[in-house]
Amino acid sequence: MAQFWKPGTERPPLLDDDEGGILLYSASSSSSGYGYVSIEKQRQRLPVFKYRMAILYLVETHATTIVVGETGSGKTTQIPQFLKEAGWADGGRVIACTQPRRLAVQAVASRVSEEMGVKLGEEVGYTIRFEDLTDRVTQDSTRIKFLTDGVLLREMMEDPLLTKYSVIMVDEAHERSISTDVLLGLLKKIQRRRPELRLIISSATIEAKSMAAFFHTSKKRRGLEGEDCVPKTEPAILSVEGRGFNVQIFYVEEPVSDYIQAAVSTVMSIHDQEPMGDILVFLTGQDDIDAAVRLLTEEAQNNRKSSSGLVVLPLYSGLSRADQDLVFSPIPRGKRKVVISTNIAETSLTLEGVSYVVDSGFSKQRFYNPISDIENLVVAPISKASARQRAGRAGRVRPGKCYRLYSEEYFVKEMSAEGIPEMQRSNLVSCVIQGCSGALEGCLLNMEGILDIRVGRRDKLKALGIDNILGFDWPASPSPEAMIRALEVLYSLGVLDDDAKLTSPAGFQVAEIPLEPMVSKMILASNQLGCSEEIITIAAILSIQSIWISVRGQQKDLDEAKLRFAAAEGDHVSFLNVYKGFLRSGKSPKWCNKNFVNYQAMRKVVEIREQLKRIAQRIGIVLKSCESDMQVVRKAVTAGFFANACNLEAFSHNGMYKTIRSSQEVYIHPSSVLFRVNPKWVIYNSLVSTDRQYMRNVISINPSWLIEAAPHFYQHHHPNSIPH
DNA sequence: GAGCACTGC
Repeated sequence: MAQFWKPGTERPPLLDDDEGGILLYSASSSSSGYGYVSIEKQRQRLPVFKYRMAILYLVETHATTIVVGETGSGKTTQIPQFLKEAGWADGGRVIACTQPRRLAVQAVASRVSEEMGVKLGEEVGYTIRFEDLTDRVTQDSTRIKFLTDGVLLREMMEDPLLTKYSVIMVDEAHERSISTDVLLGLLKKIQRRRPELRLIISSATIEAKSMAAFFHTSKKRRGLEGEDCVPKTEPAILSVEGRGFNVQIFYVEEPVSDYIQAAVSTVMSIHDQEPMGDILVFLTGQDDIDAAVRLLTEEAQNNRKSSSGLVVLPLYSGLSRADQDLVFSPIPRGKRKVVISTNIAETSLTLEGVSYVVDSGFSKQRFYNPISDIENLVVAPISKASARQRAGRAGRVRPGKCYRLYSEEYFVKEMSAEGIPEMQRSNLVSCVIQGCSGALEGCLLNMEGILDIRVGRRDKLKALGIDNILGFDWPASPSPEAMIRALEVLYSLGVLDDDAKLTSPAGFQVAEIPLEPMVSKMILASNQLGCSEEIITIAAILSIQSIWISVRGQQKDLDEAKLRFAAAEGDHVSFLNVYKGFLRSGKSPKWCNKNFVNYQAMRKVVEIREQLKRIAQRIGIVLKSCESDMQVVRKAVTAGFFANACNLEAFSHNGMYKTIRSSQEVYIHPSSVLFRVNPKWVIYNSLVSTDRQYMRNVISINPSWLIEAAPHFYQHHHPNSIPH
């Protein structure tokens, strides 16, 4: 066997582009693609293949192995197969491999089943939310299972030690999504109880050392370590080269003041001076992208000679499926494709054939302020890791070039190495209910104390033992304020008790429903109020992006169509009207088009609704319709979303509201049916932050319902804000 | 009368 690395011997080198601007370069890898070679030959050509023995050795002897591998190394598809071939799935055990995204789970599972020559859903299977393609009923024959990290977290509710798995591989750990981080924190705990469990953490170049430090438990089992069956606690690190090509990096000499304009001129000069090859431009959002597309199209018209060969395409998640697919479709010979994209092209979508990348150095990022309890989306500088990932997009099929619209000095001296993990930028309500409640078990916690902390008595914090909870060992610790906020909301929802344990039955029921806790609580309340049919429809609609078709230039028509469904009570009730209309039409695509309703979205709503119905029935919710009594529907919404209650300012001429809990200034979004109606008391589903805070999906309520729904929450903090 | 990076259970 070729290369073989043991701890203590010289380590294979990690590649880095900090100095030379060389990325992912692998001289030995063949560039001819797969061609007509047999599957076995293809497998052997992957860079990871020559590390087969090394990987198996490390997994055998170490509790945790960290595999640092670039795109195209083959680690995701091959390592689970190596493990299976080496016997890790014998005796009914299962090898798990997690991914952050659903699409990746499906794609990888299908590839691996093909390579192994087995039917997907039997020996090789996958699970994503609402979709389980594993064999657990007839034969329990699934040996390799791909799943999203969120699904694995959910499995821990049933089986906290994940006993059926012999090896768990956490892929793309460098992305540091909330669920990956929660999973890593909990897996570390599981390891203590299950020394036979093996973890493989797979990551791009960054952070291998800090990840290793995280998994290096200080408790050493002296005398046992290194003996049969007991693995070393110190994680092994193995590096596998990728299959990418050399990407040459260029920087601007002086900082640019307008990155949109700079991106446009860079595209033009690439087009003038460089050989054929597609261009991928990274900007921040829809506004930027539409502006850049417009500018480039104008250039193409004014300056025929140099830019006539450009096909300019926008790419962001808000585009319809058909518009997104355009970027994958072939273009006429002799033309050059320019894709102007958000971060969606950084990880979620891969465009083959890109030779040039233009990187603005910015992206939109979410930040959470636990004091105001508001999440903001702001344009912020990207990290070095992100910049590298973007550059790598130019070297997938041949050597490429990356033009960074910032200076080399800025990259070297000022750009942070990694982004802030999502866990430190988010509202933690969902996260706490999913993973943390298990981890928090056994910690003493007095919620009254927590509420006092908000009012300013921080000295109580230590005495109450909250340190235990806040000090839980995450790969990235969230701020105490954010954690307290989340616990406070869950306590008010009646989901956690004074000891931060799930309440019975409400807490367990809420945890069982795979939706945000506030939505789940709304569903529970609908059971008592006799409107579960309606509320489940609302929950399904709220869980997809939008039910409307948005076509640029037809905004007015859409607004008019919306009016046909508008209900005085608010958006939630209007959604019910759309759903009823859709059913009455016989789920007709034609009806949808006529009414500016997105047919695909409505089919998804129907599907999710069916799944939610099944889950609801399983946890004892009786399906019942309230017919036309919308008051109970509004009460159920209040029971889940009381924390988002707002009051219209008494003398406001411009529709200014203030949130009850933190007196934040907020406005009804113009897309809401209650825009300009301005009822005195409303509850919103979410906030959008731009120059103002806009409430999206708003429903009017009676303030007395708030105290009814959440006596602790409102009587404790705001005794005077609500008329009795 | 205005505008939503990207995921996930």
